[in-house]
Amino acid sequence: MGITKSSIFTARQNKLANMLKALAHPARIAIIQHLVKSEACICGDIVQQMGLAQATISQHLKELKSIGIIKGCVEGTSVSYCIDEKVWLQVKKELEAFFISFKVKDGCC
Amino acid sequence: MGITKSSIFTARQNKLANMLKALAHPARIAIIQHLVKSEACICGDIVQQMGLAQATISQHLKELKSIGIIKGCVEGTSVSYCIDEKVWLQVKKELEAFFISFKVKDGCC
DNA sequence: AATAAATATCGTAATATTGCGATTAAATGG
DNA sequence: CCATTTAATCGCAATATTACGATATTTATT
Repeated sequence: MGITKSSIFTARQNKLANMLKALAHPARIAIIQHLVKSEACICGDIVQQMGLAQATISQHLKELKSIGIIKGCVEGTSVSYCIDEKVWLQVKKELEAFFISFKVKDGCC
Repeated sequence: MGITKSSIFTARQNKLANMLKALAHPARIAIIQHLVKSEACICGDIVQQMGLAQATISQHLKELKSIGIIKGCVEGTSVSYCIDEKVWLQVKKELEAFFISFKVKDGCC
């Protein structure tokens, strides 16, 4: 079907999955890495740095914005993007909580 | 197109994106949470716990196995699944490295 | 107001994902 | 060997994602 049965999962599970999905593309990883390095940078710079069309980058930026991990503000005719520190820390915390949960066990094989 | 242009990204970026993608589904999050709680558990139990068909769960298990974060071994006519500790720690480490990279800055707005 | 520059959105094509019924494969028990 | 149980795989339908050209929108400049 291609449609995820969100209703049978907890809000937490859906939220975590959504966060991960927003990050789960090499272009979006690259965009974030770029924003992490620079204080802030305008959309056009990102388009130039990566070998993808402007429309494609714009779409990836939109997906990152959808979970709030980046934000953009208009600066003349350009848009300046940066990491949203608050959301960044939230995502980090959620993932830490997820990964901290596993205590080493005997396992199965 | 629906096809990711992996060739224009670094191996690291592609690898991280792949890891995240494998985890980026509520059913797969739920499966992992279940395996984290139990020492090991058989496929049938997972199917019962979740409201998804056996074929669907089997497919999700396959995707988790594809990044190695879980492993399964045959036990009679059943298959017992568990977290692969080594890969778990690797994934954890990769994500930590990614999230540690951001130092708080002025940002853009 | 008209033009230019930068970005967002639309529309579309190609491919991927999700989910499930049906079937197949593997292992055990009789 | 045959039946049973369990899980993997196949095939399909519905939907989602990725990518991009074309167009629209927004802001600044003249």
